Amino acid sequence: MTSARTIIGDRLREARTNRHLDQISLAEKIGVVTRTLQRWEKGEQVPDGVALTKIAKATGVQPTWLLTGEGEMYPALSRPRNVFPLNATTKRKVGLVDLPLISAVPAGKVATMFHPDYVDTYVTVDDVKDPQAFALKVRGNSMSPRIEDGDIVIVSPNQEVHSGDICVIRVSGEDTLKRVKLEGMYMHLIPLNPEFEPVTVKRKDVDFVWKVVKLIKEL
Amino acid sequence: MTSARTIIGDRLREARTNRHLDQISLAEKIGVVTRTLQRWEKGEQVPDGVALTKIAKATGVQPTWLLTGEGEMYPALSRPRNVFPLNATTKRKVGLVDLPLISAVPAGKVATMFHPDYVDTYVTVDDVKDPQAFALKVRGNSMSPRIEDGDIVIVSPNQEVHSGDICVIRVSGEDTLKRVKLEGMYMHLIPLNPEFEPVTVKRKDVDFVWKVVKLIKEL
DNA sequence: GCAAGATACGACAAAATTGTCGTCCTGTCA
DNA sequence: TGACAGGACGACAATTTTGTCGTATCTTGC
Repeated sequence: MTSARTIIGDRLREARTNRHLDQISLAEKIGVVTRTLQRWEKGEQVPDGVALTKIAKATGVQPTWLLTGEGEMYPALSRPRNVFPLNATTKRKVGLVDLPLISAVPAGKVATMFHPDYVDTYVTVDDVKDPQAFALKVRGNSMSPRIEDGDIVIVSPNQEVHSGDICVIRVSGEDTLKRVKLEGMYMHLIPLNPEFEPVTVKRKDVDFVWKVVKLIKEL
Repeated sequence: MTSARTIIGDRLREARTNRHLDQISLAEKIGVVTRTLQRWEKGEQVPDGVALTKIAKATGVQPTWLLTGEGEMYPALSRPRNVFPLNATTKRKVGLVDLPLISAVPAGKVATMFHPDYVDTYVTVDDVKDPQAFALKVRGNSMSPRIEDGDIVIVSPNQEVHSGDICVIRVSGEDTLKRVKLEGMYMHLIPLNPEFEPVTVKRKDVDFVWKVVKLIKEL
């Protein structure tokens, strides 16, 4: 457009920070450089329709909200209200972050994970540094008794994985939660539950291995 | 954006034609030239966020739908389905058009009239040539018995007004439906209902005079 | 047929956006 | 204290979008 400064930028920033994405990650998802994202957030320049669509997809917000500020920020599902709400600065001091709780690791690309279809709600935790971290609800009993169906694990996909770590693994289309043991070109997936047998897979067949850094049990 | 051709253009065109706007009118509302609008509709180029917001406002569609094709095209209120739906070409041949039914002439600028807030539904009529035409539900009884409360009039704002025409008139903030009689710098507003008195106003005090070309009574 | 209205589109210049590169600043953490 | 991540921003070139102008096509009404 010729001129007309808007506040789309403020909402864009809000959408990004809500997803715990830094400028680099979001810019990559959208396919622009960070400098461009900065100019959008500052309101110096205006993204076009294609970029806006990608922003909405990557952050999970509604295009209508992004453009106009009207309507729901997120479709259908809404963020739970904190009983004692803390502002962002306070949380930073205390070390708290809100992580999206994914109901299931989606079958498709990892990039689609934060699509609101998969986001149930948010979990507030402390001491998680990875900006890509998220929460996941556990299904199945292969890790009981320590980790049981319905528990919530915090996944930190940017952490390096070592033998002995408990991880979320996707191998040949299946997602599982196991203790991993690395051995050359093989990876052993070891359930904690003795009723289940360990499995050995080739490392090259593994789509991803994400380290679990925290476990939350609702009692 | 760098590339990525989209089909935003198709939806843009649909949004425009649904409102019976030609490229010139919509381009003016948005503040661009028609050539630009053509390139958007063709998908040759992509409007930016500011333009998209204006498009959504001018056509009354939801930005989310415009950008992604998902969600409702129009908020809340939806178009009634034809029992025997006709496609656009067929309607053209038969001379039918769908006109937005405005529940009330809004207080503000005329440009805001097709905002979905004011659009109840659509009325299919024949033989209306004015692309700016729309339908209006009548309030009040000053024109009874011929035109009564609840009737629908088809307004053709681009038609020239002559003495004796029945028109929708806005004068000093009030909208009325009357037979007009032009006399020099004055305009007489004559109710059909003899219980009401004619009013005379100065033509320069009149905000608009729109000719009523059709009357629909629901029985 | 002819004129008018609406749409379509090529070509070129003007304007806006984006990429690239470099620098700077501010917290955090070891 | 130094190193580093994340963010901010200026400058200039590359790219994309927009405005402007001219022309062409198609339909409709007279």
